[in-house]
Order: sequence, then C-alpha cells, then structure tokens
Amino acid sequence: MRTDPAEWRPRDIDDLEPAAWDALRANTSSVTAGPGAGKSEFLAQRASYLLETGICRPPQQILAISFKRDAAANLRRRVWGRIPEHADRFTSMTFDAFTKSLVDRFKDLLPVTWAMKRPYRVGFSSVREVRDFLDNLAASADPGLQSALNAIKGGTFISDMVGPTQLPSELGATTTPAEYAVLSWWAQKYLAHEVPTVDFVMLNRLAELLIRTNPQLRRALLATYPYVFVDEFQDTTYTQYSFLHSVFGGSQTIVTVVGDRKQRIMGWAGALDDAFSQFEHDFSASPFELNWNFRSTQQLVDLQHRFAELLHPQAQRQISQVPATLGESPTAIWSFSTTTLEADTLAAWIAADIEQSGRPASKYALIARQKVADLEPALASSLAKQQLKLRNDDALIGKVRLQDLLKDELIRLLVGLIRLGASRGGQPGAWRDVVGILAQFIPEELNREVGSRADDSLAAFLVQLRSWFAARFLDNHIVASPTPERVKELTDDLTDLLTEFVQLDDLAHKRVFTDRPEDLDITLDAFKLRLGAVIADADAWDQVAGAFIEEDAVPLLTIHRSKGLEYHTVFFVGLDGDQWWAHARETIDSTMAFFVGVSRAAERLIFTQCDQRGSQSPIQDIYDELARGGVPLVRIG
DNA sequence: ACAAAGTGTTTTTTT
DNA sequence: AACACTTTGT
Repeated sequence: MRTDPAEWRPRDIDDLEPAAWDALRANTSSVTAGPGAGKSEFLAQRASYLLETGICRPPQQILAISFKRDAAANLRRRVWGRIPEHADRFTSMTFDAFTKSLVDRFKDLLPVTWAMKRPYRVGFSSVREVRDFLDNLAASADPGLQSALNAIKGGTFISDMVGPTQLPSELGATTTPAEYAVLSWWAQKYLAHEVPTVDFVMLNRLAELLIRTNPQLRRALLATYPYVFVDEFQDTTYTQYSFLHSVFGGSQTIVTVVGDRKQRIMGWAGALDDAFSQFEHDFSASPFELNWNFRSTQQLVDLQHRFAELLHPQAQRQISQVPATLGESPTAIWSFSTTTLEADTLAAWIAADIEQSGRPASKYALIARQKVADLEPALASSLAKQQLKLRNDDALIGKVRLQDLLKDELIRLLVGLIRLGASRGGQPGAWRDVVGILAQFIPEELNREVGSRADDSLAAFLVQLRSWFAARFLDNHIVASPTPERVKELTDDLTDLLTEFVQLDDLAHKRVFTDRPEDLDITLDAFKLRLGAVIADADAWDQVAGAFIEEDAVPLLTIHRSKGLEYHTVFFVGLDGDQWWAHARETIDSTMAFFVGVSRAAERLIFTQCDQRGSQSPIQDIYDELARGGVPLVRIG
C-alpha cells in the first residue's frame, strides 16, 4: 500500500540528516557530500521514498546510472532487498550497459547513413592502433592538414575527440582537422568495416544519435523514466555528460546526481573538471550538501578537512557520527631507513594490535598510490612471519584481477554454495546472498519471502553437496599433501557439480552473468585456478570458502581501488617522491587522490616513508599540512 | 660494438 | 621524476 509522503520513514538506518531530508524530497538536484556521508545509501533511500509513496507511480520507473558494475549491483541489492515489491520499477545499471542496450534494441532506427548493415562487435583500440591510424591519415592528407593530424595524441583521441563529436545525420564536408580525423575513424571502424567494431565511447555516440534523430524514441524513454539517478557524478566524462544532456536536458525528468568534487580521481582518464557546476547550470538543479560522516571519528574528519579545504576552499566541515574508542593518538607518520624494517615494523605492529583488540585482519588495510606489486613481496613475507596473510587485490588470477574476481556475481554464488555445503548451518548471511543471486534466474521469486522455489532447490542441492564433501577427506596436515593430479580432479569435479546446479550451460542462465560466453570461460578458469590453489592448501572443506576470498587477510590495494571502501586502521604506505612522482605536475589531481586515501580510515591512520624508496621533499606541501594538523613524525631506524 | 637518444610506464572502466 | 627497454648513429 502507498505511504503518505509525510509519514514515510527510512528503512534500516536510524535517520537522515536534515539536508538529506530536504534533498530526498527535492526535484532535479545535485547532492554533494564528503567521504563516508552515505551517498549511495541516500540514493537507495530516495528510491524507496519515491516508490513507496507512489510519487513515482506504476508503470513509471527509476533509472539509476553508475560507472562501475559493482556500484550498480550494490545499489540494486540495497533497493531490491528493501522493497522487493517495487523491484521491477528500479533499474540500476552502468552508463555503458544503458547506452549499449539502446543501440541493441533500436539500431534499426538509425539514420540511413549510419545504418548497421551487419551485427557489430565491441572492441577496444590500443593507443598503438590509434596512432597508426592517425599517421596513415596524415600521410595521405593535404599538406595543410598533415601537421594538425600529427599533433593529435593517440592516447586521448578517443576520449577527447571521438567522444565529444556528435554524429551528423548525413555525411558532408568536414570543417576542422579534428572532425576530419573523427569521421575518418568512424568510416574505417564502422562504416567500411566488414564487421563494424565499436568501443563504448562510440556506442554512446550511436545511442545519442538515435535519441536525437528519433523524437518519439526520446519521448518513450522520458515517459518510462521520469526519475534518473547518477552516482559518483564527479567522474562523469564529457561524452557521458553530453549523452545525459541530450536525452534528459530540457525535459520534465527529475535528475538527481550525487558525488564529491574532492574525490575526482579519474581526471587523467577524461572526467569533467567540474561536472556539478555544469549540471546545475544546464539542468537548473538545486544544490544540496550533506555534512554528516558515518565513517570516521571527528579527529580524522578534522585532518581530512585540511585537505578538503586545499581542494575546495568553501568545503564545509563534516560532523562525525562515530565515537572515538582509541586511547592513543590516531595518526602518525613513521619514517624508516629500509624497506625490510618498514615491513617488519608494520607486520609486528598489526599482529600486536590484533592480539590486543581481537579485530579481524580485514579491518586493517595497506593503501598505496601506485606500483602495489613492487611493495607486495616485502610486506607479504613480514606478515607471514607473524602468521598473517596479505591479500594483493591487484594480483592476476589467470586473466582476472583478484578484486574483480571476488566481486563477480557468479563467483560469489559458487563460493557461497561451497560455504553453505561445507558448514553445519548457521550461515544466514551466506544463505541470503546465494538465494538473492539465484532469484535472478526466476525474477518472480523476488516477491516471495520464505519457502520460495530458490530456497527449495538450494536445500535439495546442499544435501547432494554435503555428501560429496563427506566422501572426500581433506586434511593436508595429517595425510600427505594431495598430488597435483588429485587437486585437479577435486577442483574439476567440484566445479562441474556447482555449475551443473547453476545450469550454466543454459543460455538464459549464462546471460544473467555475462553477455559474452567467452568471458564466462575466463571467469571460470580463474575460479578453478584459485580453487585448486586453495584445495591444495586447506585442512578441511569448511575452510575452502574462507580461504578463497581470504577474508582473514590484510588487503593491499591502490588508492583507486580503495575508493568507496573503509577500514578501521589504514596504513598509507609510501608517502614519498617515488609513489607521488606526479605530485608537482598535477598537484590538484594528486591531492584528490591523497584525500581519497586518507578518508578510507575510520579510526586510525598511519603514513609510512622509507629512505630506500624515496624522500619526502617532492611532497613537502603534504608533510607541512600534516604537521599543521598535529600528526607526529616518528623516526624508526 | 657501444653510447646516445628515444619511448613507454606509472593511477582504470565499460558488454 | 625515474626507471626499463628499444632504436638510432657513429
């Protein structure tokens, strides 16, 4: 039943801050908020508000756009889990999935000039390929054009030139060298190619052309989605923004964008300088700023604020909602002579802190600016001496990065099944997770609670899986380690058993996980590789799921990969010129990256510097600001 | 054969 | 900025 808007209350959280209440009820608006403010949660609550009150009334839908797949999945899970009865009216997908789906569904409506004669292929062009194309083009061009074409950079041609160029509905004479280069690119990759090959920038332009040349299609889209959300708006590229503007600009659609100007870390990849101001201007949006911080203690918020002010002098000070529990000082800079001493000190300190606090290792994180693989060996061996594990989220498992593998829906399902099958019950979280993913095969299941078809078939399968485990003894300490052949046999059999249950050979089921069958193979290969390594090392089947996702390890990750995550204690490793070599050249972007790293910490933040790697002088401004913030510098060794 | 000059790499996502 | 690696010139 519909809730009266005045009576509506948020679910699963105590309350919203006053500014969030205002933004929740507002029309087209930009909502900016610092780290830990719960920006995605705000969008999830606004979705509940619009759907439960009937302000967004059937059959109208909300379209939520994110940049990354896991961000889109995360928002979808929150809303579907909270209001399953409205799940069919909340669409959460990535920018690229949305533009691609438009091209796939309506490609027949493309203008004659751009008609797609054959099925297209998605393919990415290397910098080398782009450079060769530009060189060839220059070689055969008029002398007047040659120097202009040669001056175009291969690395930014797609994002800076192909992206911003609107496709003309009919081809005519070109007026600038850039336009000539862009249309020649389209001619070669799309118009004249035996298999039209496009990347997501080009798909975006085709989708924009479709909407621009088919007013009835645009009207249908606007009628379906009167409410649009965009998350992480600070990282919007010019191409993405221009698409949003073409489709939803000047319409009745109510657009809500959310993000943080100070956390723009994709500038080097083409993100707009200030997407918010542009949006507020073009869409007449009302700005809102949220100021509560649900992540960090006030002391850490105050330190973060020093850097926030450097980036945005008008930044408002956040108010922490988290009580401090640590007695000692929550921040420090540790300066070492050698990398061995640095790694040993960190490892011993973490081990002692875990011993004393009982916190799991996953509440600590080692975060670096770049070149994480170079830092890994020393840190891993020092942690191993303390019986602690290091998880390098950047490591390649087959062709997949560990962090991406662990976020993959299929992998979560398979590991969840192993967890449920190998344990003696008491895994409600894993059960919910697995049923949630299974329910995607049978969407009508979302409307039912306990006793659904997904529950029944899962229970039946787990009986089978338990007997499989029971029949195969696994103890690498008592019995001699299994031979590689035996490990491979166990890995293959278990994988077959699991994928048979998931019915991965069924095309419809396959499509839930990926559009490209060859990617499924890459994911499954990576799954088997890791499963084999885990089985070879495990003492019992109930350890396998935990070892697979290494939930008891200290993660090591780059700032870019840490975005959106949080840890009790963060070690910001390598506060030196080696890791921060680009700081002088791109001070603003570099400081934003620093800000993102600093704001991952909930209660404690320790920086390290090591003479063997680099000195502090190239980032003296950061050291000065930390000193002004009262962060003590401790020399060790 | 060897030194000088040049190039690529570093932070990453999207079906 | 700094390093690894390749190409060019003598």
